[in-house]
Amino acid sequence: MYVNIQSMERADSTAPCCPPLLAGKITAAEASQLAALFRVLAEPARLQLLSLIAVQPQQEVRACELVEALKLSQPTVSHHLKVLYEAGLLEKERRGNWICYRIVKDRLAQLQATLGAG
Amino acid sequence: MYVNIQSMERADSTAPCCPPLLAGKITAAEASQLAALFRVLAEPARLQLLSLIAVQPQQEVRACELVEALKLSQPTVSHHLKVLYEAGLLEKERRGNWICYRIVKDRLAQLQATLGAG
DNA sequence: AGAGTATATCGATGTATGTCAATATACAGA
DNA sequence: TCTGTATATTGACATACATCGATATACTCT
Repeated sequence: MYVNIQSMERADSTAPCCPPLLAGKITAAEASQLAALFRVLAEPARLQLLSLIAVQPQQEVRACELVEALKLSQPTVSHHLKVLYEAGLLEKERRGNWICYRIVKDRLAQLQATLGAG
Repeated sequence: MYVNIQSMERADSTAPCCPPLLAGKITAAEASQLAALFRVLAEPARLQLLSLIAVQPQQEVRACELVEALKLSQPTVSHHLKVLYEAGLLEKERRGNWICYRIVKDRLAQLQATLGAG
Protein backbone atom coordinates (compact mmCIF):
# COMPACT_ATOMS: atom_id res chain seq x y z
CA MET A 1 0.00 0.00 0.00
CA TYR A 2 2.67 2.47 1.00
CA VAL A 3 5.63 3.61 -1.00
CA ASN A 4 8.32 3.84 1.60
CA ILE A 5 10.05 7.20 1.51
CA GLN A 6 13.40 5.63 2.30
CA SER A 7 13.19 3.35 -0.69
CA MET A 8 12.26 5.96 -3.27
CA GLU A 9 14.55 6.38 -6.23
CA ARG A 10 15.85 9.85 -6.87
CA ALA A 11 12.95 11.38 -8.73
CA ASP A 12 13.32 12.52 -12.29
CA SER A 13 11.95 16.03 -12.24
CA THR A 14 11.37 16.07 -15.98
CA ALA A 15 8.98 13.13 -15.87
CA PRO A 16 5.35 13.92 -15.05
CA CYS A 17 4.77 12.83 -11.48
CA CYS A 18 1.10 12.10 -11.21
CA PRO A 19 -2.26 12.69 -12.79
CA PRO A 20 -4.42 15.50 -11.45
CA LEU A 21 -6.27 14.35 -8.37
CA LEU A 22 -9.71 15.55 -9.39
CA ALA A 23 -9.73 14.87 -13.11
CA GLY A 24 -10.37 11.15 -13.04
CA LYS A 25 -10.32 8.07 -10.88
CA ILE A 26 -6.72 7.50 -9.92
CA THR A 27 -5.37 4.00 -9.41
CA ALA A 28 -4.12 2.62 -6.11
CA ALA A 29 -0.59 2.76 -7.46
CA GLU A 30 -0.93 6.40 -8.47
CA ALA A 31 -2.38 7.19 -5.08
CA SER A 32 0.59 5.57 -3.37
CA GLN A 33 3.08 7.49 -5.45
CA LEU A 34 1.36 10.79 -4.94
CA ALA A 35 0.91 10.16 -1.23
CA ALA A 36 4.62 9.48 -0.94
CA LEU A 37 5.28 12.92 -2.39
CA PHE A 38 2.87 14.62 -0.04
CA ARG A 39 4.42 12.74 2.83
CA VAL A 40 7.64 14.55 2.03
CA LEU A 41 5.85 17.86 2.54
CA ALA A 42 4.03 16.62 5.62
CA GLU A 43 6.87 17.68 7.89
CA PRO A 44 7.21 21.10 9.47
CA ALA A 45 10.98 20.95 9.33
CA ARG A 46 11.03 20.13 5.65
CA LEU A 47 8.63 22.93 4.81
CA GLN A 48 10.84 25.33 6.72
CA LEU A 49 13.83 24.08 4.81
CA LEU A 50 12.12 24.73 1.48
CA SER A 51 11.06 28.16 2.64
CA LEU A 52 14.51 29.04 3.94
CA ILE A 53 16.19 27.99 0.73
CA ALA A 54 13.65 29.83 -1.40
CA VAL A 55 14.14 33.19 0.28
CA GLN A 56 17.89 33.28 -0.31
CA PRO A 57 18.82 35.88 -2.91
CA GLN A 58 21.06 33.35 -4.68
CA GLN A 59 18.34 30.72 -4.28
CA GLU A 60 20.80 28.36 -2.70
CA VAL A 61 22.02 27.61 0.79
CA ARG A 62 24.78 25.64 2.44
CA ALA A 63 23.57 22.83 4.66
CA CYS A 64 25.38 24.19 7.71
CA GLU A 65 23.38 27.40 7.53
CA LEU A 66 20.19 25.38 7.63
CA VAL A 67 21.30 23.51 10.72
CA GLU A 68 21.64 26.81 12.51
CA ALA A 69 18.35 28.19 11.26
CA LEU A 70 16.21 25.25 12.33
CA LYS A 71 16.81 24.21 15.88
CA LEU A 72 17.47 20.61 15.06
CA SER A 73 20.57 18.48 15.21
CA GLN A 74 22.86 18.23 12.21
CA PRO A 75 21.96 14.56 11.54
CA THR A 76 18.27 15.40 11.57
CA VAL A 77 18.65 18.27 9.13
CA SER A 78 20.83 16.10 6.93
CA HIS A 79 18.11 13.47 6.96
CA HIS A 80 15.42 15.94 5.92
CA LEU A 81 17.57 17.33 3.14
CA LYS A 82 18.10 13.83 1.87
CA VAL A 83 14.37 13.14 1.82
CA LEU A 84 13.72 16.35 -0.08
CA TYR A 85 16.54 15.58 -2.47
CA GLU A 86 15.33 12.05 -3.18
CA ALA A 87 11.85 13.37 -3.82
CA GLY A 88 13.32 15.58 -6.52
CA LEU A 89 12.40 18.77 -4.71
CA LEU A 90 15.99 19.80 -4.10
CA GLU A 91 19.16 19.57 -6.09
CA LYS A 92 22.60 19.77 -4.52
CA GLU A 93 26.10 20.63 -5.52
CA ARG A 94 29.29 20.14 -3.61
CA ARG A 95 31.36 23.29 -3.44
CA GLY A 96 34.58 22.64 -1.63
CA ASN A 97 33.82 21.66 1.89
CA TRP A 98 30.15 22.39 1.85
CA ILE A 99 27.11 21.36 -0.08
CA CYS A 100 24.69 23.84 -1.58
CA TYR A 101 21.03 23.06 -2.00
CA ARG A 102 18.63 24.61 -4.47
CA ILE A 103 14.91 24.18 -4.98
CA VAL A 104 13.71 22.39 -8.09
CA LYS A 105 10.82 24.65 -8.95
CA ASP A 106 9.54 22.46 -11.77
CA ARG A 107 9.07 19.60 -9.39
CA LEU A 108 7.07 21.73 -6.99
CA ALA A 109 5.00 22.99 -9.90
CA GLN A 110 4.22 19.41 -10.89
CA LEU A 111 3.02 18.66 -7.43
CA GLN A 112 0.99 21.83 -7.40
CA ALA A 113 -0.65 20.77 -10.64
CA THR A 114 -1.88 17.52 -9.11
CA LEU A 115 -4.08 19.51 -6.76
CA GLY A 116 -5.95 21.04 -9.65
CA ALA A 117 -8.65 19.54 -11.82
CA GLY A 118 -6.18 19.00 -14.63
CA MET B 1 6.29 20.92 16.78
CA TYR B 2 3.49 18.87 15.34
CA VAL B 3 -0.14 19.80 15.01
CA ASN B 4 -1.90 16.57 15.81
CA ILE B 5 -4.40 15.64 13.13
CA GLN B 6 -6.79 14.24 15.69
CA SER B 7 -6.90 17.49 17.58
CA MET B 8 -7.52 19.78 14.63
CA GLU B 9 -10.63 21.89 14.71
CA ARG B 10 -12.93 21.63 11.72
CA ALA B 11 -11.19 23.96 9.31
CA ASP B 12 -12.91 27.10 8.09
CA SER B 13 -12.54 26.89 4.35
CA THR B 14 -13.12 30.60 3.89
CA ALA B 15 -10.13 31.58 6.01
CA PRO B 16 -6.77 31.67 4.24
CA CYS B 17 -4.88 28.58 5.32
CA CYS B 18 -1.24 29.40 4.93
CA PRO B 19 1.21 31.72 3.25
CA PRO B 20 2.86 30.60 0.02
CA LEU B 21 5.76 28.35 0.78
CA LEU B 22 8.30 30.04 -1.46
CA ALA B 23 7.39 33.69 -1.06
CA GLY B 24 9.01 34.33 2.30
CA LYS B 25 10.43 32.72 5.37
CA ILE B 26 7.56 30.92 7.07
CA THR B 27 7.42 30.59 10.83
CA ALA B 28 7.62 27.32 12.72
CA ALA B 29 3.92 27.64 13.56
CA GLU B 30 2.98 28.17 9.94
CA ALA B 31 5.10 25.20 8.97
CA SER B 32 3.31 23.03 11.52
CA GLN B 33 -0.11 24.05 10.27
CA LEU B 34 0.74 23.54 6.66
CA ALA B 35 2.43 20.23 7.38
CA ALA B 36 -0.72 19.06 9.13
CA LEU B 37 -2.67 19.74 5.97
CA PHE B 38 -0.20 17.92 3.77
CA ARG B 39 -0.28 15.03 6.22
CA VAL B 40 -3.94 14.66 5.40
CA LEU B 41 -3.03 14.18 1.75
CA ALA B 42 -0.11 11.92 2.58
CA GLU B 43 -2.34 8.86 2.57
CA PRO B 44 -3.08 6.74 -0.50
CA ALA B 45 -6.54 5.87 0.76
CA ARG B 46 -7.47 9.51 1.32
CA LEU B 47 -6.25 10.52 -2.12
CA GLN B 48 -8.35 7.76 -3.63
CA LEU B 49 -11.33 8.97 -1.66
CA LEU B 50 -10.92 12.50 -3.00
CA SER B 51 -10.51 11.18 -6.52
CA LEU B 52 -13.52 8.89 -6.25
CA ILE B 53 -15.74 11.66 -4.95
CA ALA B 54 -14.53 14.09 -7.59
CA VAL B 55 -15.38 11.87 -10.55
CA GLN B 56 -19.01 11.41 -9.56
CA PRO B 57 -21.33 13.25 -11.92
CA GLN B 58 -23.26 14.70 -8.98
CA GLN B 59 -19.93 15.46 -7.25
CA GLU B 60 -21.08 13.63 -4.16
CA VAL B 61 -20.96 10.07 -2.87
CA ARG B 62 -22.48 8.05 -0.08
CA ALA B 63 -19.96 6.66 2.38
CA CYS B 64 -21.09 3.08 1.80
CA GLU B 65 -20.13 3.32 -1.86
CA LEU B 66 -16.65 4.38 -0.87
CA VAL B 67 -16.26 1.40 1.44
CA GLU B 68 -16.91 -0.87 -1.49
CA ALA B 69 -14.63 1.02 -3.86
CA LEU B 70 -11.58 0.99 -1.61
CA LYS B 71 -10.79 -2.42 -0.24
CA LEU B 72 -10.71 -1.28 3.33
CA SER B 73 -12.95 -1.91 6.30
CA GLN B 74 -15.87 0.37 7.04
CA PRO B 75 -14.27 1.78 10.22
CA THR B 76 -11.10 2.60 8.33
CA VAL B 77 -12.92 4.41 5.56
CA SER B 78 -14.99 6.24 8.14
CA HIS B 79 -11.81 7.32 9.84
CA HIS B 80 -10.29 8.65 6.64
CA LEU B 81 -13.46 10.53 5.77
CA LYS B 82 -13.39 12.13 9.18
CA VAL B 83 -9.80 13.25 8.74
CA LEU B 84 -10.63 14.78 5.36
CA TYR B 85 -13.71 16.43 6.79
CA GLU B 86 -11.89 17.92 9.74
CA ALA B 87 -9.23 19.27 7.43
CA GLY B 88 -11.97 21.13 5.57
CA LEU B 89 -11.43 19.19 2.38
CA LEU B 90 -14.82 17.49 2.50
CA GLU B 91 -18.28 18.56 3.53
CA LYS B 92 -21.01 16.13 4.44
CA GLU B 93 -24.76 16.02 4.58
CA ARG B 94 -26.98 13.38 6.11
CA ARG B 95 -29.66 12.22 3.74
CA GLY B 96 -31.90 9.70 5.40
CA ASN B 97 -29.87 6.72 6.34
CA TRP B 98 -26.71 7.65 4.55
CA ILE B 99 -24.24 10.45 4.51
CA CYS B 100 -23.13 12.18 1.36
CA TYR B 101 -19.69 13.67 0.99
CA ARG B 102 -18.64 16.45 -1.35
CA ILE B 103 -15.25 17.98 -2.06
CA VAL B 104 -14.60 21.53 -0.90
CA LYS B 105 -12.81 22.79 -3.95
CA ASP B 106 -11.90 26.14 -2.44
CA ARG B 107 -10.00 24.43 0.30
CA LEU B 108 -8.01 22.37 -2.16
CA ALA B 109 -7.33 25.50 -4.17
CA GLN B 110 -5.96 27.18 -1.06
CA LEU B 111 -3.63 24.30 -0.49
CA GLN B 112 -2.60 24.38 -4.11
CA ALA B 113 -1.77 28.04 -3.80
CA THR B 114 0.68 27.41 -0.97
CA LEU B 115 2.86 25.47 -3.38
CA GLY B 116 3.30 28.49 -5.57
CA ALA B 117 5.53 31.50 -5.10
CA GLY B 118 2.55 33.61 -4.11
C1' DA C 1 50.32 12.93 6.30
C1' DG C 2 47.70 15.21 9.96
C1' DA C 3 44.26 18.45 11.77
C1' DG C 4 40.02 20.71 11.32
C1' DT C 5 35.45 21.40 9.28
C1' DA C 6 31.19 19.92 6.80
C1' DT C 7 28.16 16.34 5.72
C1' DA C 8 26.32 11.62 5.83
C1' DT C 9 25.24 7.23 7.94
C1' DC C 10 24.17 4.06 11.78
C1' DG C 11 21.63 2.35 15.64
C1' DA C 12 18.35 3.14 19.15
C1' DT C 13 14.13 5.12 20.86
C1' DG C 14 9.68 7.40 21.19
C1' DT C 15 5.48 8.82 19.00
C1' DA C 16 1.82 9.38 15.53
C1' DT C 17 -1.34 6.97 13.10
C1' DG C 18 -3.32 3.29 9.79
C1' DT C 19 -5.81 -0.78 10.39
C1' DC C 20 -9.30 -3.90 12.08
C1' DA C 21 -12.93 -6.33 15.17
C1' DA C 22 -16.28 -5.23 18.28
C1' DT C 23 -19.55 -2.18 19.61
C1' DA C 24 -22.36 2.01 19.75
C1' DT C 25 -25.30 5.38 17.55
C1' DA C 26 -28.62 7.20 14.12
C1' DC C 27 -32.18 6.65 11.05
C1' DA C 28 -36.13 4.38 8.16
C1' DG C 29 -39.86 1.38 7.64
C1' DA C 30 -43.08 -2.12 9.27
C1' DT D 1 -41.42 -0.51 19.34
C1' DC D 2 -38.69 -3.65 16.83
C1' DT D 3 -35.64 -4.84 12.88
C1' DG D 4 -32.40 -3.82 9.57
C1' DT D 5 -29.06 -0.71 7.44
C1' DA D 6 -25.55 3.01 7.48
C1' DT D 7 -22.18 5.37 9.94
C1' DA D 8 -19.22 6.46 13.94
C1' DT D 9 -16.49 5.34 17.95
C1' DT D 10 -13.51 2.50 20.88
C1' DG D 11 -9.58 -0.22 21.97
C1' DA D 12 -5.69 -2.85 20.52
C1' DC D 13 -1.89 -3.53 17.63
C1' DA D 14 1.67 -2.89 14.09
C1' DT D 15 4.50 0.08 11.50
C1' DA D 16 6.60 4.33 9.57
C1' DC D 17 9.49 7.71 10.75
C1' DA D 18 11.39 11.94 13.36
C1' DT D 19 14.93 12.55 16.40
C1' DC D 20 19.43 12.23 18.54
C1' DG D 21 24.37 10.71 19.90
C1' DA D 22 28.11 8.43 18.05
C1' DT D 23 30.69 7.62 14.27
C1' DA D 24 32.12 7.54 9.43
C1' DT D 25 33.23 9.93 5.20
C1' DA D 26 34.79 13.79 2.29
C1' DC D 27 37.19 17.76 1.61
C1' DT D 28 40.69 21.79 2.57
C1' DC D 29 44.72 23.62 4.28
C1' DT D 30 49.18 23.43 6.40
